[in-house]
Amino acid sequence: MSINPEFSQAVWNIVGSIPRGHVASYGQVAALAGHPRRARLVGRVLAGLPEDTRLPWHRVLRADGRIAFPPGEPAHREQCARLREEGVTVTGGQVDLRRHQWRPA
DNA sequence: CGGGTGACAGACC
DNA sequence: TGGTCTGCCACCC
Repeated sequence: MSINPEFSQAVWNIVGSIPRGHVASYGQVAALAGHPRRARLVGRVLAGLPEDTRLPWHRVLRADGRIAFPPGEPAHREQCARLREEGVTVTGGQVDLRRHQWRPA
C-alpha cells in the first residue's frame, strides 16, 4: 500500500475532526482511516503537510501520549505550546491520554 | 536489488 | 515506570 491520495485525504479529514482540547494517537488515526497498524504512514502524511497548514496536526501523539518529536526540537515546543493553548496539560512532553484522548462517537 | 530510516505500536521483561 | 525487541512499510539512497 502506497501513500495514495485516498489515504492522505482520509488522514486529513480525521485529523481535522479531532476536537479542540483532545488528542489522538497515530495508530488511532490510521485505524479510523481504515488501515490499522499503519501508524507510520500517518506520520508520513503529517510530515508532508505545508508549514502554513490549518490542520490541527498537534493533536496527534504517540500511543503512550508522548509527543513524537524529540524534546528540544522547535517542532516539539511548537506542539506543546499549541496543545496548552487549547487547554491540554503537557508535562514532560507528555499528555495524559486518559484525560484528553479523543473518543469519536 | 539491498540496507538504513522514520512525526509508530504492542509484547515482554 | 522504563528498556528492548520485533513487526511494520514507504522512501531514499
